[in-house]
Amino acid sequence: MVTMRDVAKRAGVSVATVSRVLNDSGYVNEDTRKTVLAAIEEMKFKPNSVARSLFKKQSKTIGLIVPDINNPFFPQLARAVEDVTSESDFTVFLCNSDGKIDKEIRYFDMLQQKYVDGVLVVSNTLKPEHISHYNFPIIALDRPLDSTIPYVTCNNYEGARKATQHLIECGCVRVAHISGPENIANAKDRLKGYEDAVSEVGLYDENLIFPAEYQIESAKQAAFKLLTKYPDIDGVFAGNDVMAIGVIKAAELLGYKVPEQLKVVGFDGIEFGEIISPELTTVSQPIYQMGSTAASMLLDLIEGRPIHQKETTFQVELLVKRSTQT
Amino acid sequence: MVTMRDVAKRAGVSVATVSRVLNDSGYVNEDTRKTVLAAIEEMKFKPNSVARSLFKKQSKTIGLIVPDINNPFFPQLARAVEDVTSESDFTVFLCNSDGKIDKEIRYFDMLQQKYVDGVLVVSNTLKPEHISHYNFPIIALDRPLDSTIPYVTCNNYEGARKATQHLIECGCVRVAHISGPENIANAKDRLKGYEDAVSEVGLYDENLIFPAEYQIESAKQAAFKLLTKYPDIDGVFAGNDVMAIGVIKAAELLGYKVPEQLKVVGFDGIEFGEIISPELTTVSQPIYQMGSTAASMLLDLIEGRPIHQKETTFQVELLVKRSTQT
DNA sequence: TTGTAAGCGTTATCAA
DNA sequence: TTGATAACGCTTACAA
Repeated sequence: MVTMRDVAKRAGVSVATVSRVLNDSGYVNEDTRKTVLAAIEEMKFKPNSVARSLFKKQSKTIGLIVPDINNPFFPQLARAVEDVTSESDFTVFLCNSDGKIDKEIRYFDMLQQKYVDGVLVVSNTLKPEHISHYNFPIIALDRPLDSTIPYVTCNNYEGARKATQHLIECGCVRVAHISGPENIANAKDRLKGYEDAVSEVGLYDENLIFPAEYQIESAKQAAFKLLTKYPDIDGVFAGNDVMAIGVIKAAELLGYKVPEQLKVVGFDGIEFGEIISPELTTVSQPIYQMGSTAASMLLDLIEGRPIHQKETTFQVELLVKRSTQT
Repeated sequence: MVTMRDVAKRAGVSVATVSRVLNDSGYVNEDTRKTVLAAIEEMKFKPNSVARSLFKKQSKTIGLIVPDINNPFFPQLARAVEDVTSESDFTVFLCNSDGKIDKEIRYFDMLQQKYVDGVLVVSNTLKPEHISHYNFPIIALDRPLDSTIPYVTCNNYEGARKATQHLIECGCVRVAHISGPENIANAKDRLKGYEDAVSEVGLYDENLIFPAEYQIESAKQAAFKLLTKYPDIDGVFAGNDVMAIGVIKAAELLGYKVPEQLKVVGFDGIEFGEIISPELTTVSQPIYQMGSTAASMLLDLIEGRPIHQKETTFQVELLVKRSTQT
């Protein structure tokens, strides 16, 4: 590996001078500048970021902790984050926590040891006391952690209301909700939105609420049980798109026609909502934008720029497709 | 930040001793060991990986370069890679190249500067001359780069043959192929597999081959044109699952019933093949296993272990679902 | 069994 | 305008 020392020797100057031309810092004679640049070019010298990090105490690197990159929604987020940060020459460490707090903490520690300049995290479990001692900025994505940690999220409550109201407007009178895991904040907000919407029109029935995981299979089973027990259900608001797919599968299995006999709405607006048949009515979040916004905020924090607002809540949009249209 | 120096002072020893207990290297008296350990614990000392990297010239870090994490298939691969490497305390840099060679090279340079210990890359364009000068092991994933670079892939040719033969066995006599981009090696192999299978039974017709991108929309348009021009097509083998979805959408638009009038087969076995309706018959690759195998090989190479074989080609499996069953 | 000190490849301070 | 040189926090000969 060719180092600054080698370049300096070749150019007949000191390492300090090479460093100066490399960083455009301090005075350097135009001629020697050229000589040095030439040497750098000839030797294909690339400065060693590790050495630089050690000195500067920052690494042009950030961490992105998500529950599972494999879960649709997160790839889009990850892509947005990488797009924005790579623009400023940052690299992204990808970490899958499976939503487990011990893994999250392990990653935080590893990232700190690697001198990351900041971390973006999607977590339900982390509390300020777990992370307040880290000496780099942290932004929560998708799910707020706490009022002290800046976050970017979307209006889950409002989206859930809209989704439920839409079902009601479509004529549904027995509207069920397959809800996401109770310990996930956004699932709670969506549940609340659903509850308020059905209550307002006197359609609330606690039997029609059934919790499941954010996964196809889990939602499918939940929907199967629920539909078997209450065959008069005519609309389902699912905790997210993946769950909505599970609901549709269960409905098919039980011989329901979607949307004729059962209308289904999802949440998230993942790209693959469109590929299922019938296409899924959903509450769409601006996923890419959430990722890019969070990434920009993090860069601002890292580079000491003032940040406009600590909390950003994006509005969601009801996307009506076939799964609710008769 | 607390450093070894601080710990050493607290424990009343030298930094060398602290380093020794930290790395279990060299002799160290049991008592002083305990003292040091206690000090580490009390001060919550975490060694600085950057300093360590600088000295050791390795960083416990690898790079993963994919065209686009957003594209299904890659998240599963990424997850596998992260699972395996994190087991050995490695962290993964995620890089999206969009399949562009200049981005790939930029990432390689950045990764080298960051002292990564190795790189896993999915690329069609990279040639040995682009990467032979990097001083870390490289493994090609999904798409072989060249015989000098170890790779992990699957049997695309055989899979395509099986898929096509399956369509023929289902009674299709006009079997088309919407092929992936010609510059992607696996697309070429799949095309070849298709050609051989149709030729063998005298069903080859070059008009029924239509290239498109590995994307829904592109495949949809291609299929639309092809089906309009040759309405007697009764089977389509698509270049991958995402394309197969596009084909199904085009078919729906044109009023074809799948699978009754038109049978469709995909390739990849992405998780979401199951969510579309009709469920997609596909050639399934062991995606997770390919990722984990490549990651293990890379770790072997990094840690100087002998590697069993430079090339690994996984067998694929035809998964028959609704989209070809009448 | 332990400590001293050189070195990993940079940056930045201070003289020259 | 340039060059020595001391950091950055760690590892590892080598000496003690």
